[in-house]
Amino acid sequence: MHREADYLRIMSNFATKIVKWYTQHKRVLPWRFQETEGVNLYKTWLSEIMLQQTTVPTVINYYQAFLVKWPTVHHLATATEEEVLTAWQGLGYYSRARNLLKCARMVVAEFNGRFPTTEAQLLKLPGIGPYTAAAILAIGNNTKATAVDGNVERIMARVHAINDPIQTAKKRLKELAKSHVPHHHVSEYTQGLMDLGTMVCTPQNPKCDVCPVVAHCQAQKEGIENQLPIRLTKAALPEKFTISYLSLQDDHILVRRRTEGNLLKNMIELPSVPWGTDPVAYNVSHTFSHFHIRIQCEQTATIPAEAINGEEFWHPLDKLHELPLPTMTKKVLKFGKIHL
DNA sequence: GAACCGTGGGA
DNA sequence: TTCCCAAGGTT
Repeated sequence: MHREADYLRIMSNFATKIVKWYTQHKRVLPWRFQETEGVNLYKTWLSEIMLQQTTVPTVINYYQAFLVKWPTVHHLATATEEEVLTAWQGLGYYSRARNLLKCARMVVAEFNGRFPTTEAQLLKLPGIGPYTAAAILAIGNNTKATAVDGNVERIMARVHAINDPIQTAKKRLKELAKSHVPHHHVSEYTQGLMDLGTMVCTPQNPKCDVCPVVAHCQAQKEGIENQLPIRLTKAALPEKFTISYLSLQDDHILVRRRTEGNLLKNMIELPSVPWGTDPVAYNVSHTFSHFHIRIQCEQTATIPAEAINGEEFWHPLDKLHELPLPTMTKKVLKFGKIHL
């Protein structure tokens, strides 16, 4: 009986096919190093933070702009949160930007500007969780680690025909992912899985006809690849309502910083009444991760007291671009025909 | 463990 | 328009 040996050979084949496919179809991305560049965990870290829940096309411009502005972790550590949030505006999930700065300062203060190279140390840094810690080591340092993101979960669920909802199967999916990680070419393998998930093993209508590991895929064998992974359907997003006031005076605009709570924390908005459930006749609409905000934008010189919270300040109209403006605020400004 | 935390693109 | 979803982490 050679069952164990066969198992190892099959697992090895899987990784070998992923690495081969990756090298043949490798996309040029700004955070993918050339052979001559060497290891730069700052760049790997920056790209991985930006790529959390965010697509490659969206990230590319932000990534390059950040590197121009802050070429090293030492440069970034000297930035202000205001500067980092402004550079991050439009990317979303702004706690990433706030943690990015905290992390840069910790790496400089505690590690002399060199990112640690163990998962345990990386996990202690703000904004770095299980996926990112493993990804930094695997992709950036070619260290054997198991980076499990949505792509990897989907690929494992299909290859092994996991019928349980993805939320309840996470532990099993991570074990399966770990069993496939090769001892060599870990970086290429890890990036290859990401690319496979993005370009071939897509959420809908996976392109099994061009998949390098279709021979390993149990879901494809059973013809259920398009039904996996199982996702629980979520309820429709609730609505919240507010009235925002656009007030101009002497080429200045009245704005305010959001200091309460974590939503758009330390970002800029217009003076507004507290967000509630009473519908308004809205002219601007925006969707956050867990609710819609419907905004009635009014252009006025007199703002009701309930729309003022003490964080307001007048700001020059021609310097709005220096403020960290979330998309919600930009939509309201656009409605008021105020261009940045 | 479940809720919170953005945004833009594609179907 | 609406819904889905993407290289997750924190609380």
